[in-house]
Amino acid sequence: MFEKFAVYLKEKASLTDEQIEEVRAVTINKRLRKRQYLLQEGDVCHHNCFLAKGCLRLYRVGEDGVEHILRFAVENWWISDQESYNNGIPSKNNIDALEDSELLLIEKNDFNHIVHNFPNFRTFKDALKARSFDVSQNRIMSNISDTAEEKYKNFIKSYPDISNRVPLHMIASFLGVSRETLSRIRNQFTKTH
Amino acid sequence: MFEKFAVYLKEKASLTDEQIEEVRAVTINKRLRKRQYLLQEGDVCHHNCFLAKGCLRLYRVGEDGVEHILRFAVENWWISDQESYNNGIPSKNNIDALEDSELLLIEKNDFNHIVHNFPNFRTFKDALKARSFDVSQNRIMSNISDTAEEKYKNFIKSYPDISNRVPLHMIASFLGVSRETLSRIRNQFTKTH
DNA sequence: CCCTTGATGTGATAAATGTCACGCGCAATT
DNA sequence: AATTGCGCGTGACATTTATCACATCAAGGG
Repeated sequence: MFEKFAVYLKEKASLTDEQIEEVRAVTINKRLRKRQYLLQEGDVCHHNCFLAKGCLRLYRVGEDGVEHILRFAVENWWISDQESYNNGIPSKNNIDALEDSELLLIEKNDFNHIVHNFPNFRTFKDALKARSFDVSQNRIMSNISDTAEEKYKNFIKSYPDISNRVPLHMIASFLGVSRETLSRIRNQFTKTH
Repeated sequence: MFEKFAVYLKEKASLTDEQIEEVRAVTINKRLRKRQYLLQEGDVCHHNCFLAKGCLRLYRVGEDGVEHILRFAVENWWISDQESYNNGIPSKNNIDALEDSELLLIEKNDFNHIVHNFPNFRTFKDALKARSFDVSQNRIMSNISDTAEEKYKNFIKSYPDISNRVPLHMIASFLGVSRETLSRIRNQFTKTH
């Protein structure tokens, strides 16, 4: 289970074999079954989580009880609740598994230690964060300027792997439109194209 | 003009007087008149810009010619086009002044130099980035889950300083609703409260 | 001091989207 | 084999929001 992570660290973050062994020493293996929580609202997020296999979602439950999905995660993605993790405060969000999943967790102190000691990992991590910020900005732009159809097209173009893996109503939740509307959009869309 | 920046660096980023002098040596003063561009679509963003005075907006022009405001900036905020800056690619966005403004620019190489040599500044910068990421995430959540009225209330609560400083139609653009709708929402809102 | 420009408000109407209700089909469970 | 839950589609209708058109008002430039 650690193997996938090792490959990732070597190829993406350019870690040496020795560094990878150090990472291994502080890595926690975790399996999640479908529907199982990784993090629940109110918990403090203490780990950086690397997803070796499976699919997760991070979502918030509104006051009306409706779930709003902030993001998905699939193989080779990291996931955590940044706001909770960084500030040590209770999370407003939930993370749970959409499929049986395999994760590798690194506790905050251990993670800081790695970042501090491995400049190459730090550089990699910073680049990742920067990219994920860019993604956020582009998503906001899409949110405020695109029609529902454009948002959907955008999504399946950007995340083809995710879009045929998670149920449509969750994509609707992610995009901020009702499942009915998205269903209609998609059908009209496939009819005419 | 540099003085405000010096105070900021001392108080917020805990820089020493010597460090501040080093920053001063690489800082470029820039004044913008209302409506003047700091960055234009297609340009590459080469600077980190600290806003000592005034108000700016970062926006993108859609294919239909409509302007969509991604963010505002006021005193003591940083602004740049991250995606362009980090990747050295032409910007998709424009930045211009909503008021006569005073800026302090630091060129990318100089900025990296500072980050590299001043660990306290690096820590500060990382914390800033982390917070701005959190803000983005919360904004996305608002985008996909709030009604237009909630978005507006949210905005004036989060940015009271901005909301009585920029024209309403720009707030509408920022929120992703038409100016007419926002005008109506605000009037109903003030009537009943 | 006039004239333009920009910002806002508002009515009328169209378009988009949400909500509610229901049915169908599939897959997992028992 | 029957049952249950889930995902999806779809019709009918309500609500929200956008669009278009026009009026008003204030600020600023010539």
